[in-house]
Amino acid sequence: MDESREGLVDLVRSAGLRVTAARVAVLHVLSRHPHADTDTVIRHVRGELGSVSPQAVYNVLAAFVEAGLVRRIEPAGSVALFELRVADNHHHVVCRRCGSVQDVDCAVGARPCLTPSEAHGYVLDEAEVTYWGICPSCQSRRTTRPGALQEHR
Amino acid sequence: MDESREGLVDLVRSAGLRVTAARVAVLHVLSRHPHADTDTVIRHVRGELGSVSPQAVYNVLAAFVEAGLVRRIEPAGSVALFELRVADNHHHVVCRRCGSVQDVDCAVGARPCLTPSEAHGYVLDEAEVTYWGICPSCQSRRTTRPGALQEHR
DNA sequence: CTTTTTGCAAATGATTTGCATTAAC
DNA sequence: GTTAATGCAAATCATTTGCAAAAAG
Repeated sequence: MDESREGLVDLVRSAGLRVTAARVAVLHVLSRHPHADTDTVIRHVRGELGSVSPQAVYNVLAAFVEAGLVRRIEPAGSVALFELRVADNHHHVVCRRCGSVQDVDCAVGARPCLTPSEAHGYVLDEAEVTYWGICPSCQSRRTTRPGALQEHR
Repeated sequence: MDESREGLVDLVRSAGLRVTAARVAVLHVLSRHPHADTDTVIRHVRGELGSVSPQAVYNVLAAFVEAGLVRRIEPAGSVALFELRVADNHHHVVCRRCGSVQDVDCAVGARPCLTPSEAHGYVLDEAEVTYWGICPSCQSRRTTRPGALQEHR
């Protein structure tokens, strides 16, 4: 998962985007943090580059999403999470308590992998599946832990 | 779908909640607007009651969601949509352009209706499926219509 | 009467917008 | 040199919070 710098640079370039330090750093962060929210990305990019404005990160993420390099999901309500879009369309398991997210491979290869009984005339291109439940840590903990989101900061 | 006032009153009471004009009105609105966002609910409740504070509606919706009377979904990103929770676990088709939402019956009766190949130790209780595509209206329209959300206001 | 809801106002927090400066190509 | 990206500040927008007044049981 931890791609080389060069690979990341090529990835940016191949998307038709200019190569900037911020963009490479964001990709690098995402390659190591599967489901990072914006704040996580900002903090880690700062760790790599010294400083970045939140807006730069928002711009970068928006550009990546538009370019199809990154996928934006928001299972746990308010916060948006970002993941490097791998070709396979995988799904997610989300914890109702702490909001942690894990990938789940999709058994079906096709895209969309499921088709509804009645599509109401919509032309579909994707079936997004979110499995809701309680993660192992929260099972052993009885109370809700208020501010515990994402991949174990 | 358009339930009687009495039925709505009973519904509120059966959830162990006090019966207030705002609550009945919200249920009434939801029974006629399958996937209303908060703003839509507020506007329609105002139409019925003359005036309501946004906070009252937020309170009512939160109470209903907690009581299991109403389900909150947020497929199109930022705005939360509310629907009367029918016992069946149905899914949704969402338009990428205008954000319109339609219900899709779930073929499988069980809940969760799908099980992932690998649950990572999570104890699952629900599989939420969102089908993404382009709705009939947006198919015939070529450009994106910027502020056109939900059920055709 | 006691407890829950409402209403009003202010606060929060993620995300967006505008614009001058700087870096890519 | 052009064009696109960054940084900084201010703006937006849905939602939350706090607290007094009003309503439900």
